[in-house]
Amino acid sequence: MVLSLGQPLLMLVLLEKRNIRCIVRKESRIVTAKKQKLFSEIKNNFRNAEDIWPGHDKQNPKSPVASRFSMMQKIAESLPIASGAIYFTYPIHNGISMSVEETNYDSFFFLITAEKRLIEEIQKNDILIITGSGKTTQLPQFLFNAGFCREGKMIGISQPRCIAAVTAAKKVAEECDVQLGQRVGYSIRFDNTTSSSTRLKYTTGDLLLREALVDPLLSRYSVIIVDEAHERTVHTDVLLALLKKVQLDRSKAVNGTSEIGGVLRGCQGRKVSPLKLIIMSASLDARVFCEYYGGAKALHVQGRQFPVEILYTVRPVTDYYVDAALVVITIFQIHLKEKPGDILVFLTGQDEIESVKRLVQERLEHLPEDKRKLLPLAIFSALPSEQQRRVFAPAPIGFRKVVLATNIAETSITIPGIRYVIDPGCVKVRTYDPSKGMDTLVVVPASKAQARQRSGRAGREGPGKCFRLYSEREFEKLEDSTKPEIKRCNLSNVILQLKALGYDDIFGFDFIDKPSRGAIVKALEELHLFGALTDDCKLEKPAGDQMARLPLDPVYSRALILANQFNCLEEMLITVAMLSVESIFYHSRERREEARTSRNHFASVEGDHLTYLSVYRESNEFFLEKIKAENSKAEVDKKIMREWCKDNFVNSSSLKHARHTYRQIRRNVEQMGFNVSSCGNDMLEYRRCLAASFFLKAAQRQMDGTYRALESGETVHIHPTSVLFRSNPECVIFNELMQTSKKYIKNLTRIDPLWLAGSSSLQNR
DNA sequence: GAGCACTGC
Repeated sequence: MVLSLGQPLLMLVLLEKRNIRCIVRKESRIVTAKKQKLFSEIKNNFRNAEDIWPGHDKQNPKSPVASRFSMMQKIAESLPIASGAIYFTYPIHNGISMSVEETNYDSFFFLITAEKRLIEEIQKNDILIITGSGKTTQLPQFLFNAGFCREGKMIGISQPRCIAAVTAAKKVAEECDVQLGQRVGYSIRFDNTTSSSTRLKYTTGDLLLREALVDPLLSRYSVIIVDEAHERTVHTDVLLALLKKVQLDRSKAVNGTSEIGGVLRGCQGRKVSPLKLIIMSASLDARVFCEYYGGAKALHVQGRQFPVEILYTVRPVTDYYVDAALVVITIFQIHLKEKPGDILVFLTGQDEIESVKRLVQERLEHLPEDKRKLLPLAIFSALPSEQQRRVFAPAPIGFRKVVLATNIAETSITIPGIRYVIDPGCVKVRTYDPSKGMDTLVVVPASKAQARQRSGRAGREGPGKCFRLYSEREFEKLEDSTKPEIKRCNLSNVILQLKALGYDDIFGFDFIDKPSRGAIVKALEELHLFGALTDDCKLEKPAGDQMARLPLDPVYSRALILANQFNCLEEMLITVAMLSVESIFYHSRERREEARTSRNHFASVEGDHLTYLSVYRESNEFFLEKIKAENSKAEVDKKIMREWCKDNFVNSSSLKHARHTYRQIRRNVEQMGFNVSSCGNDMLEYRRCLAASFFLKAAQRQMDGTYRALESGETVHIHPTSVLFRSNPECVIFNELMQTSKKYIKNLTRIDPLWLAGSSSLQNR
């Protein structure tokens, strides 16, 4: 019997003959469910692969079918799986240098793995570092199949971003053919799809940390996988340290050597078993993690990536700034000379994106009609989501897209169709100066790791090209990787979390990269002033605990506690919810004036906090009225909300996020036993409360019209986004001090300087 | 006279 069989399926059969387990991914266009069924029939019924390819003539090795067949066989035999290597291939022609034309595997990919060996390594080692990429969805399934979820235990997979947790969980549920929320689920801030039967749980690092506040031994998990550890976000760094300790405590508990109490409290009577820890990192260099975990074993996994040709400029770059002219020249060089495929350009911010976009449009007008088929699109996080969505749509037929993006396209989002990347080598980074209590936002050269990540974006769908707008020598001079976030941020939140987890000795805490002593001291001082820590730096009960449990910056948590005393908790909940989202008022440059007029409708002469309050309240009243009048359903509500936002130049996704936040923190404070009361129209009381809450961040007008920040003595300016920009109040409190082109204060409210003396005495208990 | 990289709870 002879069956008709495509080459990929034949390859699977050949590999299965070598006892290599093949996993066929469902989303492949070629491998339909029908073919999968066919494949399993073949596996079970045929001994010789030769029997299943029609036209195969064993006697005539020169026949085209025979030569292809023998090529396939050679490939199958040459994959180095017998040697014990763990091997992922995507798609197959990439791993084994065969041309696309020859194989027709373009949209087909599968995963070949020595699953058994991987599981063996995990059973042997309590900590395993896995480098490379492309295993976020597979590894948890292997672990499940190997019995790591027995006795109701879970496998936790931590991701740095919500979107990654959600997409991975959905994909795995589909691959396992289970409903999301059953065996596989995800849990993120405003969305939890897990149930009591969930065994593979995808979540974000910070949520897992919060779980440890309730269950310090994380006793529900048998394995925890920390994905994308190379990104070194604050949350992963803290999580990695915490897990190290949890693992030690759990093995002590198992061996009966642990002191009862301490970190063991709250393990909720569950039987404690050892914890397996898997750190996954895309960087080639696993040394940092191996050393941190006392010489842990590292395995490398081949990622699924097409080759990307890297091109450098010959011209030496004198300074690190983005040369817009050079960017535009490169865009047109690609557009006019290269094969079809969209272009992705990494720029540093909205301003730069808008000016490059304008330059591209101008230049297009000077080209002949048939060369004008280039579509410039912008994407950055503050851009409203309707406009963000445009970059994901394919370009009209015959057109080439050029996507002008910030770092958002480096990791957070993947744009389909990209074959060319332009990397000017710059990035805007935020760093915190603890001595001044000030953030700076400046453009600096990107790191090598970042440059590699960027170029990788050209090879997701086929071989690509990356144009680096600097020379190879300059690339060599770049830092290997970006400085871990924990070394350049305000630590008060991290330290409060650690204190709440029971770690009192912050200076002796086992960070992978230790923040500076000054940064730690500053955070401890702040927490002490906020009433979260006692004089000897222990967690203040109950305030410190309450603040640690609120999903807010400690300064905002403190504001809620004070507002409870000032009887304006309702107002402060709204304020804090609005302050925790970015860019409530976003507008394109073209409609700036219109938007400003609209904002004046909400603007309060007292400042930004009251302005936010009225935006929130007006939107709320509008929704309530509409919903009452139309008795509408949730779908309609969304539409009403979007329309209101559009009419009022408010960013609807920001407002939505603020509303979610409000509901969550309201629930939180109610659980803390607070009674949510409103000060009604007594805005004086509310402003006094703002002054008491943010007394550390006050600024006073000077003779020359500039302001002096009272804490650091810095000369500062009112940010143009503030409603107080054109007025010049004598004294204000603010929420943010940030240096860009100038030292700016943002989110301000006018106060009476006399209130400050009163507020600090409030703090001096 | 003039502006805000990106996440996360």
